[in-house]
Amino acid sequence: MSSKLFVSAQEVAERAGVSRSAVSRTFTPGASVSADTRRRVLEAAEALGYHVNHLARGLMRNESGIVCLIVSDVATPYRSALLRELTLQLQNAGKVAMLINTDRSDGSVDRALRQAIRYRADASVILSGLPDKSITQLCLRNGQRLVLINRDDDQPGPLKINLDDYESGGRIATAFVRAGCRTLAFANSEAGTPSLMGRERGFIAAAARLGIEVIVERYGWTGYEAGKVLAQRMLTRTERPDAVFCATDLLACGFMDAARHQFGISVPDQLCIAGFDDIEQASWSSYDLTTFAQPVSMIASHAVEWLSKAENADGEDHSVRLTAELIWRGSIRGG
Amino acid sequence: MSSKLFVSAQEVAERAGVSRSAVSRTFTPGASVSADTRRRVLEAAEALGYHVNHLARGLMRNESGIVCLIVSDVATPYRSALLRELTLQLQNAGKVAMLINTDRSDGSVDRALRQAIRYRADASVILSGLPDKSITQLCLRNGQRLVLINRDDDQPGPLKINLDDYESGGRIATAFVRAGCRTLAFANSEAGTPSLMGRERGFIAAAARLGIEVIVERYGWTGYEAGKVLAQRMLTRTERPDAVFCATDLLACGFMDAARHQFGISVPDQLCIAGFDDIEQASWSSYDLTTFAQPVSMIASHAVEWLSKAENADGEDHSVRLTAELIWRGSIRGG
DNA sequence: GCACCGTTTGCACACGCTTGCAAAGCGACC
DNA sequence: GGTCGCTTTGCAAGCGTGTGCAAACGGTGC
Repeated sequence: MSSKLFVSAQEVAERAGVSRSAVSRTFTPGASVSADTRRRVLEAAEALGYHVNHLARGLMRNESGIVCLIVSDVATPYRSALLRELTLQLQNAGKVAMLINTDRSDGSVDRALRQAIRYRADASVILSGLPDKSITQLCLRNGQRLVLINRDDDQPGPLKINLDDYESGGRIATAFVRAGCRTLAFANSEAGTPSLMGRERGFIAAAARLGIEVIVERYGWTGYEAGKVLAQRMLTRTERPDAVFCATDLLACGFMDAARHQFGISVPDQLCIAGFDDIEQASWSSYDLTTFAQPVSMIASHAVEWLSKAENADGEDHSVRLTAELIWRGSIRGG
Repeated sequence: MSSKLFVSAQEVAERAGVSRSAVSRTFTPGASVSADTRRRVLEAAEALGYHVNHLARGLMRNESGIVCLIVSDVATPYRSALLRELTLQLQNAGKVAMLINTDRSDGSVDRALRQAIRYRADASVILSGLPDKSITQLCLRNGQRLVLINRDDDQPGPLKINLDDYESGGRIATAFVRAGCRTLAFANSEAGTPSLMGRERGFIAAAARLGIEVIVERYGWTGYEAGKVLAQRMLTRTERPDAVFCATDLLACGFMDAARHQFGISVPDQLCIAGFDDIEQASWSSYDLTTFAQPVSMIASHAVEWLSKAENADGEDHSVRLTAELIWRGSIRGG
């Protein structure tokens, strides 16, 4: 639609007095070009403002350099931190990120993957939601790499990166008991994600081993407001908990704010709180929240390394388990 | 490199017993295909798992459907909120977002724009940094649309979306004075962005009209930690301010935390605080921060509308000024 | 001069798609 | 039946690039 079109390799070739192939080879690392023609081509390209057309290149090479990031709740602290790390490391690996937001409308992960196929993305990274088996099969059949982060799926083919949610739940339970807490609670959302449920189950199991039954509540979406509601529900019980593990830092922040400002409860003296994710706000002095840090950078590097690998070792089951690091702060007594 | 290639329109055509053009037309809205062939093509496509190759389509149409979002500090609350809105609205407009992260290494905005050109992006939206004039000219010459958000540049050609930073600064100054404050301060970062400086100048000017000289400090990058440092600097002065306007909510949160937890100052009784952006944390009850809401959704819709417009009215100067809405909360006395 | 070898270069085809153009099909009307 | 008009269809020419292949080149060693 533009009056002036982009400048093509042909024009550069004419100006440099060489063939079009020479231009192409100049911009293809490892191709055979003499130093002299290379220089002349580069000069002409610079003068004309030439840039290789990656659409055409991708068409030829059958490799676009595009990696699709499929994600909902982009504006959430944890998600955006992961997004940051992924884009950065992808760029370092010479790839470029295509961002597909799957907020609103369910089943849109499938739609997103279709979009990834249309743009012939070399790979897709799924940070949220779970795709239908048929569509992932379609992706894999077309040679598209797939990475599932914290999705805990059992489909063979994609790389699956997960955390030790269950064990983390256990660790925090013993930490609570060691801090002298006796009435343990778990605050969860209704999302029912495998990672969230893993934390819950691990926490309950470890408490059971210590002879403690855990109060569990689930409400709403995994955000600040839900944390407040959960606090209202749990702190008005006759047997009020003196320690609560929130499935997420956002929940924990909401819970803590409600406990302090609506119930006048002091943290950690009367109530110990722990969260998960280690979002930036967890370190803010208003919260000073003990939590588990997701190894965001390591997650990203595993993902990027896998999807840049030339060899597609089909058939094997690729799955990575990383451990979340317990960040000890002031929301639990006796650090 | 994959053993099996993607399925092409040719294969669909053969299976459906029609020509390749028929397949192409079936997937081109508004093209002339009979209902019968259309049905047969769709059936064959579904069976084979065919998806139009947007790289090839973009090559032909000279219109990729890709929009580049160039942004640093992706994990920041305000930026990620804007990102969320942009991706969502772009998708609704039938575009797809390519995310380029310009953290680390300066001048990378230019590199990002080059990347946008390589992928023949229809447009680029710049959320941070400022590109060199030569490179924006190159983009415009190639028919690539450009949107600058809060960059306050004077280059003709791109759409420039800005806020009434200066006026907002003025409004908050009078609000402080009306609340009985007498010693006004402005906490800024050293970034020196036009929007940040606009708020500062507007605040100072309005205070001057009321006969008040403003204490100004600038430090570091526009984040929580910088806010803490600024508090340390300002609250140890002999003439301690009783109202501070922070250029950003993140600064304000840090400032408030330091004021309360390190200096034992009560907000808003002894110190009124205001911020800018209305990030989610501003509404959290630990902060309850009076601030200006950026009209994120409107910013995004202006950007998307402009870059989907068919007509490229060259020569005209396109610039939009939006007003930030004052969100009145508890960090200023007497709301 | 000639055979040999390694490097550089150009030709031409392929990638998967869109689209102008003309031919074909189909009714309807005189 | 012939003419006109409209819709549908296939052909083929591109879009900008990568790359195999063979020819051209340039330098050795005899």
